[in-house]
Amino acid sequence: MRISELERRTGVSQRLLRYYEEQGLLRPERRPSGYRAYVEADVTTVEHIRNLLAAGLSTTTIADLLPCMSSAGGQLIADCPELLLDLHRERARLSAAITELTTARSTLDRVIATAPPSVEHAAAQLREAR
Amino acid sequence: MRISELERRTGVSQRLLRYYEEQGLLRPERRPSGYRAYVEADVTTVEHIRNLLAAGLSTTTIADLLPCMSSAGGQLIADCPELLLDLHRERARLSAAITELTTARSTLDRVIATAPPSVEHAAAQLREAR
DNA sequence: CTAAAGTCTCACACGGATGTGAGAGTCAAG
DNA sequence: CTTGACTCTCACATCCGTGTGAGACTTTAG
Repeated sequence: MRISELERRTGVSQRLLRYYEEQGLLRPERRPSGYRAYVEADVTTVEHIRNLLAAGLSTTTIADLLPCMSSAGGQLIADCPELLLDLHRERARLSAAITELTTARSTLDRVIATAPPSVEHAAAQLREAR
Repeated sequence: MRISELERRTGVSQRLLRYYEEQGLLRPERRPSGYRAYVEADVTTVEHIRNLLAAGLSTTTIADLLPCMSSAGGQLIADCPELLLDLHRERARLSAAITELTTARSTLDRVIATAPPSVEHAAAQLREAR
C-alpha cells in the first residue's frame, strides 16, 4: 500500500510516517518511481509505535524494541544481556508510571465524587452544549 | 530547604526545579533575599512530577493533577461546573494513558519472555556488577 | 495528451523539556 | 571587610516530535 492509505488506516500523518522511517522504525520497500510500498504488518507496527511514544519512550528506544516484537524468535536478545537489562529497567519505569497514574486517577475520582449533584447536573448540561 | 538541597535529594537540576515552578508545579516560599524555600513535601512532589513526565504527560496536565494528589480539596469544585468538566476530561485522558502504558508493558513482557534462561542469568550478573 | 491527484525530498518553524552561561545579589567563613 | 560558594533572573541553545510549504516527479482519470 502507498503512504496515503497507511495514513488513512492509522490516522498518522504522512510527515510522521516518513519521520518514523528516518528513525529506523519503518522500512518500507521502494517502487521504481521512488514511492514507498508498505505492507499489511506496517499498520500494526505503526500502532505499536504510537502506543510506545504515548508511553513516553523515545524513537531510539522503540527502534531497539521493534525488531524484538516482529521477529518471533528472541535471537536478538539472545546475544545481548545488556539489552535485556535495559528492558527490565524500562519495565520498572513503566510500572512506576502506571502506579502513579492509577493513584492519580483514584484521587481524581474522590475529588469528583465530592461534587454536589447540582454541580454534576450543571456540568452535564455544559457537556451537552458543546 | 534551599534549591541545591532539593536538587541533591531529588536528582533534578536547579534549572528544572525553577522551570517546574514557572509552570506552576511547585510554589516555594521566598526568603527576604529572594532565595526559594522548599518544604519537605516538595521532595515527594518532585518525584511525582518526574514520574508523570516520564509517563508522557505535559506540565500543564500535571499542574491540573497535582493538587488532587496532595490534598483532596473537594471544596474547590463546589462552585465551578466548568472545572468538574475538566476533571472528567482529565480522567478520560488518564484512563487512556493507563491503557497505553499497560499495553506497552505487556508488549515488553512478551519480549522479555523470549530471553533464554542463559541470557537472564548473564543479565543478572551484569546487574550485580554495577 | 492533459489535468488533477498523489508522492518525493528538502527545508524552515514551533512548542515543550532541558542545558548552559552571563551578570548581579546574598550569605558565611576567615 | 573580603572572598568564595550559593542563589537569583534572563537569555540563548539544543533535541525531539510534529506541522507546513515549495518545487519536482509519478500516476491516474478523462
